[in-house]
Amino acid sequence: MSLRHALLGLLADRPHSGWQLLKHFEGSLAYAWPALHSQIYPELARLREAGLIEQTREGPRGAKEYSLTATGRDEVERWLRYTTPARSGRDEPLLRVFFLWLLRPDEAASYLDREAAYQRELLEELADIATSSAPVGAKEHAYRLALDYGLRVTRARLQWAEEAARDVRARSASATAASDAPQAIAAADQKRPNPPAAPSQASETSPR
Amino acid sequence: MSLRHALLGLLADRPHSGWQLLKHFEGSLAYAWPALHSQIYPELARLREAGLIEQTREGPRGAKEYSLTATGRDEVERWLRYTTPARSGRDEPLLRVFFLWLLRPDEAASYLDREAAYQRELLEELADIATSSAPVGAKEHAYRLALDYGLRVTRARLQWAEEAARDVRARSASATAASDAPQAIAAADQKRPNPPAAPSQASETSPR
DNA sequence: TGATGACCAGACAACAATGACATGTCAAGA
DNA sequence: TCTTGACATGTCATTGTTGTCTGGTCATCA
Repeated sequence: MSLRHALLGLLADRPHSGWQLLKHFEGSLAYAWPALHSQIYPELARLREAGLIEQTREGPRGAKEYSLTATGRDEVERWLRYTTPARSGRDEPLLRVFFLWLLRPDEAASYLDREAAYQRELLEELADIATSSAPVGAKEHAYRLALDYGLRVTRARLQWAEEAARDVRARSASATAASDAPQAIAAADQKRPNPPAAPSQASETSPR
Repeated sequence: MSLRHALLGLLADRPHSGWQLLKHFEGSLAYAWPALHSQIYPELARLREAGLIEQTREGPRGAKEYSLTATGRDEVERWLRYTTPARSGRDEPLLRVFFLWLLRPDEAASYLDREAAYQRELLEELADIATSSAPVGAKEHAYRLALDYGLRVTRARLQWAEEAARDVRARSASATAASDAPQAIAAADQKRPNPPAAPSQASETSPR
């Protein structure tokens, strides 16, 4: 469970209230491990019961300030030193690529365009952050490393999407030139060429 | 729910038994959306009840062959055309980077070395797949795009990890040169410099 | 004074994912 | 004949995650 250790890691820096911790998860940590308050509060309670953290103060609005205990500190370090990170490899945009052949080439290309647009926006967002912060201590340096990671991976994804869109369009064009049929490379059975009506701006899954 | 649509997407190609579908999730799809049989079988039952798929044949060992219905086909296409992919952004290796400052620089650098080693291995694995397959139809082309994505992103991660490790070591060296203290850039409080004993080869989270 | 909005903490229902348990078929080779 | 291993399908308990609902505090501003 990574949320547990993320919480401990944040508390290793300095004491935080649940709400302050939440803000971290809405900020920079959202890129690495998003979490809602409905997950954070119960987890803090469990952490407390396990003796890894303790409530050190009571703030203004019933805010509870938690600090790391010695056991908690040991646990974060143990986590970082001796355990291997899990790689879920769960990537919905990539999953869709496997099924892009179900669409007409122009539709597939436009999916890739949208993907490129998203990565472009994200890249700008990260670049903005990069210009506004300067590393001084070890903590800031770690944040900078994380940011660099985001920058590099996002650039890679963007370049891929742009190239993939070009590629799909090129294939489509050459196939059209080679045969009579207008869209011969799409799905094997072309019995249902007209798409069903688009539902009113469905997103179904969180956009962003 | 992406598993649902991944299943429909696979069945859009040709009929499959639950077992055959499982094999896809253990193969190429594992990079994009891993799933266990304990998730797949119940989902197939739900899909069937919803009329998106139907059982078309009974195979040798009680194997059930499912095919996509017209409704199911509409649903995959709707998914691909009109919905936006979710970006969970859940990345444990990255999460750890945020807390690397809790370790001594040499420990942090060795974490990054391990990360680089992993990406290097993955890169080789993907490169192997790339040499052994050749795109012909639209489906193979889509697979090739997915592979390209993996190649690019993995290379980006590898380069990042290598550079980050160098960076951490460089910082550590320059800091040591500038001051008397041997490891001055590590955690703010150096009260507990000796790490707790390593538990017997703990992995805690799935390695690989 | 009253309303708004940010701050703060929690409960709860619904669903997704994991890992273990359980059961059985069939082919190949010892 | 027996054993092994791949094929094949399911259930179940537990845990993780999401989204929603509830309830309260405190400062600011109209």
